[in-house]
Amino acid sequence: MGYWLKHIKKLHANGLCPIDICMGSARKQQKIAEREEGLLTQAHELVDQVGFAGLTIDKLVKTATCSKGTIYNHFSSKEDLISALSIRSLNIVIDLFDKAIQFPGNARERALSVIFAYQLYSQLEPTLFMCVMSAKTPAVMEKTSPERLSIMQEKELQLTAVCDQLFESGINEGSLKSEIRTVADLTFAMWALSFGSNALLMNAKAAQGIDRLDQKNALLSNANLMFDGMQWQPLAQDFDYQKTWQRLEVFFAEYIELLPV
Amino acid sequence: MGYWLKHIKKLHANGLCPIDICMGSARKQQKIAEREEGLLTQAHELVDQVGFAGLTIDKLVKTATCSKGTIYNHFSSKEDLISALSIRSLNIVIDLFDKAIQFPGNARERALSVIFAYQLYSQLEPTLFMCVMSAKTPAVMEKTSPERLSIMQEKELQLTAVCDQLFESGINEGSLKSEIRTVADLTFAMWALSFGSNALLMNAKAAQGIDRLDQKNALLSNANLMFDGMQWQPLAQDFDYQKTWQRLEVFFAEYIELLPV
DNA sequence: CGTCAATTTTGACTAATCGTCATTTTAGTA
DNA sequence: TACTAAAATGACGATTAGTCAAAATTGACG
Repeated sequence: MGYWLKHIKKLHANGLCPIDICMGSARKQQKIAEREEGLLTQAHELVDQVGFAGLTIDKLVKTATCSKGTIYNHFSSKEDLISALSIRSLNIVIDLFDKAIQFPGNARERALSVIFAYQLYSQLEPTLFMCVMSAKTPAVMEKTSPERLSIMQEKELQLTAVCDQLFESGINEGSLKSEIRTVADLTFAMWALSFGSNALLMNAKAAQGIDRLDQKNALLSNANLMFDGMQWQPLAQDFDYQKTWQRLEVFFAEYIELLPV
Repeated sequence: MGYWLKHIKKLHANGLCPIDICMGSARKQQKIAEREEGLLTQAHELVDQVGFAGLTIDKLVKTATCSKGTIYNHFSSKEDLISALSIRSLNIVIDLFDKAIQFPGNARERALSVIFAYQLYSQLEPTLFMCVMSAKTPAVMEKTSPERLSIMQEKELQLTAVCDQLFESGINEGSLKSEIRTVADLTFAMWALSFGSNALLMNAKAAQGIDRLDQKNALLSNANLMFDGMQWQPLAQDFDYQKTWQRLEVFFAEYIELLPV
């Protein structure tokens, strides 16, 4: 692999602008970074067209303006490409979370906002959501480059940090007791519930097995169960979180408009 | 594909004995069914040896006593084989759940028993657990035969039925109110939490990212949060579920012995 | 501006793997 | 034993992943 690519691709996946690092070949690096973005976009479109099973590097080469060898300069394998898409996916979630925590309301409402954002993302970008599911699969992980694996881990840390922050603000606010469980435990619970709910919903949608569920409110319902279990004030019986959920639809209106009908 | 195989493999995957259906070629069918079991076992071992990414049909042929064509009579693709392993996996879970609901205790304790069993299984059979994760992945689903897909769906229904039953017995027992949420909603919440927790734990173990968590008690902790949120009596503050968790280790002792140290 | 070394791109090539199917073998039946 | 339906075989064609020697590009420097 080329000298610069080794560095650039990691920098870029992190969202850094390589120009800052070395002025010498700034333009070249920029071009390379842009190409990687383009390749990822094309790969995304390709998956939408032919499915994950139908994704091949040769097909990607056909749509791309560069050659196969160059693609392999960016991604060490097909699975590495999936992981790169997963990282792009995580970046989107991070952006959404950044917006979510700015929702005006008490700490528990802001936590709900994050859960709302996560569901929103899973519906806005089903393919990318599937990418992060796939990237958690051993067959993909085993063939993902170590650099990308560690980037993914770092991104996930960023996401859990947001949750940590929420619970801490709940504790500071006085609405949440910190005696029984650590913040890390609470974050794990919230994360597991969100991930599990969205994964199952996504899958159930494909299998037509969720007639028994009110999908739109499943996440709100689950979140209320969990936060009530944490004794996070105000409890669902004392507060209209349904209304919060509706306010969230307004708060995220610009994204909701993009949802497929 | 051979005439009988078409029927047999579905019957067998369902756990039915083909002998019941037609006496004519009973022995032949039995042999075919046994071979499928053998192939699955060998595939499982192969994955343990070379990883999911290294699993190939050719390697399976080498360890098997039959030819490639015969393997393709059983499994329409490599992905179909993964799904077949996933079904085997689900059968194990079903057996464990059958035992779990016999745990002596109140309804909430029995629900805890099911969650315990699920975690036990994810630790006892990490490879098979990964199979069901992989089988939920689009790349695998897209290449799985429709017959097997519907079997998987059916198996999952069986599992949710166990949860439904638990919540209903809680309602009958009087420890759980049924006004706010349907049993289906509660089952979904419990299922999402269990699946999400185990999936994340499994992944985190690989990524060494759970130093911040007491892994052994994470599931108990999460379950308590959720069941408390359901107002399922007795609440965690009024009952020593830690003790129940320990009793469960005794109840499942024969399986726990098998856990890797 | 031309030269040169360092870097990147290219796509033909190899190796590996999937999945098929014409042929052979087996099992059951009369 | 002869006959037939079903199943097993493995050589084969097709597809795909991933490589690498050679060509092209870049940018630095005299």
